[in-house]
Amino acid sequence: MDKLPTIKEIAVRLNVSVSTVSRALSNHPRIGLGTKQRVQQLAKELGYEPNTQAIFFKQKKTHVIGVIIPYIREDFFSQAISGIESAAIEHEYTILFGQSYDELEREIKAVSAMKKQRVDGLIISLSKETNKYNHLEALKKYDIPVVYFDRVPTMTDSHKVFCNLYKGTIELVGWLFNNGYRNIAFINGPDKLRASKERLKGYIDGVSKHQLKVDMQLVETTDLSKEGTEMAMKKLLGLKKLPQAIITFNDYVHMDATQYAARNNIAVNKHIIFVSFANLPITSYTAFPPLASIEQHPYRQGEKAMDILMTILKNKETQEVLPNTYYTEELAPSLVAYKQL
Amino acid sequence: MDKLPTIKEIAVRLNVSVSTVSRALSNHPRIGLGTKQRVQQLAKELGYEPNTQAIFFKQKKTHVIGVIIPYIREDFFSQAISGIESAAIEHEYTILFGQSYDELEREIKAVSAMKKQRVDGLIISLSKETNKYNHLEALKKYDIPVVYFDRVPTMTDSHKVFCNLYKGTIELVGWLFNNGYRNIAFINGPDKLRASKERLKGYIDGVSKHQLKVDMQLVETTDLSKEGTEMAMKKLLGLKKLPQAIITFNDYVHMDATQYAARNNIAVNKHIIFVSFANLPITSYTAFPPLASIEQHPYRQGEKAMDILMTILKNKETQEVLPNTYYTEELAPSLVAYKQL
DNA sequence: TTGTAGGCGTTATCAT
DNA sequence: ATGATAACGCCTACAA
Repeated sequence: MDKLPTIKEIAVRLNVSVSTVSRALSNHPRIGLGTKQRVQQLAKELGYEPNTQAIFFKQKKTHVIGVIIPYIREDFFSQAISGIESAAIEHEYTILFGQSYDELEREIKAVSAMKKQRVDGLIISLSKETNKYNHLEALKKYDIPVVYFDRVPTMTDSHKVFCNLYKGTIELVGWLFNNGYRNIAFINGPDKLRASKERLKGYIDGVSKHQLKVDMQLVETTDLSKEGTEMAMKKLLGLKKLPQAIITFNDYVHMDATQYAARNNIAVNKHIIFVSFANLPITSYTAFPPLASIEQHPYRQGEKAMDILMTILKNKETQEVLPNTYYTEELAPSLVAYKQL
Repeated sequence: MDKLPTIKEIAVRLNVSVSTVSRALSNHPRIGLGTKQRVQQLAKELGYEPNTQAIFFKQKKTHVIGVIIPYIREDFFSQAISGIESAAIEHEYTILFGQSYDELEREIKAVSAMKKQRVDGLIISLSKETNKYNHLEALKKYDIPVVYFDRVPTMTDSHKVFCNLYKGTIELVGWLFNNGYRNIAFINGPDKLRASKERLKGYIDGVSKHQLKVDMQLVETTDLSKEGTEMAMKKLLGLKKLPQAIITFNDYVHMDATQYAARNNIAVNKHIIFVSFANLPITSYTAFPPLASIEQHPYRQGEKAMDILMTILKNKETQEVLPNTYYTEELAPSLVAYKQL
């Protein structure tokens, strides 16, 4: 296993200086045609390839960006990372991968690892536990820009991409109303989640638009566990006036909810119809697919986040003093109706 | 944005040499207690952190390993990468991520990117198209070891981890026989796939064990598309003697097959029972879950692959001449029965 | 057109 | 106990 050829090696063999070799290889203008050819010739023979690590080290760049997400097993995030990857490849960037498993501690460790590796930038979707941002602020010292997506922080001085679920929920409610449904129930996620707050606000405003007052008896929450969802369903099914439609927090909740309903002799999607927020690719194969979904465009969120990051990095290169600009990209969610009602 | 403190900076401030600082920081034995403390004190004050990039560059190491998989959206692979990650973290390694999307060309590009980044090692599950290995052989020149998992190459001179589906299929067939099923059909994947060959051999040997001859009319293949699977099902359902059980290549095929069966008025899992090879996490939510599955342990495959890679890297460090050893880890698949029959 | 030298941040090998 | 220096691979002013 002999070591890899370096410009130095080539220089020695050709009795020229390393700088000559360097220049010949990079097609520097002022270089003798003869030497240039001899150098390039030998380089090819030896199978020379520049040591990018050395170059990056010198340039203080790595051409690597870090990506930290809660769970890669969630289809939403695997799509997002694919979007990031596709944009990254275009810019000749590679992705350093890390999961937080929705734990702050793991997130901190992942961020630290990225820092150690001196990534040129970081794209992250925050863990559910993340309530402070020291670990991310620390990156500023290293001049590592951070772009958040989907699970974005509350701070305004940050770059972010997300899907506005407030609007999405309003749209979903509107769609139900337009199709004649009135008594619309809602199983929301945990109160403290930003995603829950957005949806709730959307639900309330959406319903308010169409009827005088919102009946909060129709709003339940689940901790996202099967049991939590079943408890919510139990309450809803116990109401004097059964809901005509149920909006669930996401597809997982949807599945537990419909399963429970079916067990309790509800004709799912006939007696009560179910709609959801899309995060599962294969709902069409499930026993009770939702009749409509709000698509949150994870792939595009990923792409967009990477694009923003690249813009930031480009700005840095060109020394353009960034005037404390913070990029925010708000993607419009889109309603997908699986069936005409 | 002032630049980060370096040992040089500390040296200047303290009027000592860089080597002294370096030693003080690394707790070198022969160093004055006073200076050591002063150095460490100032380092803390300045928030000094060693530049790992510089260290890695010098050591010709990156503490990064590359991982290339076909599709992260497939649950199998997202589990595998999680296994790899967990083992990697223990060894203070980070993961450079890439997908091949089952295309050779993309795989080549991904490998090239990993090479450029000088990963310390590579873990890869091959694309379906991969029939030559130049791009991977090329890594030898860079002394980058490769460990394959799940989709492993035919060459014997390679490190690999996989699940022996030959045995798994035999087990599955045996389980069906033990439960009284005789007429067992099989919808296999594309012939050229190693995974298909293994399963087929297992099917044949499994059936042979229990009855005199194998009826090849019961064996169909699908290109894994919905249409392909439906064509296979059509043939099986058209047989004079309907099969009592159908083994499908994987959960996706299973879903298409059962959906088709249901549409054609077959009482799924009663009239004909269906079993499969597990690669979907949520089959329990599907309309027609398989009654049994062969679990292929993606997480453990990932962990194991990383373990092997670490062993190789450790060996390299200790200069132990590796005696052309190739690590092979064959995990036993396990049968999971979802229902007592 | 080409060579020399310095530097990126760190460690290791000599000296002192 | 500490300092000077070289080296990792490459690039780039500056010099010739």
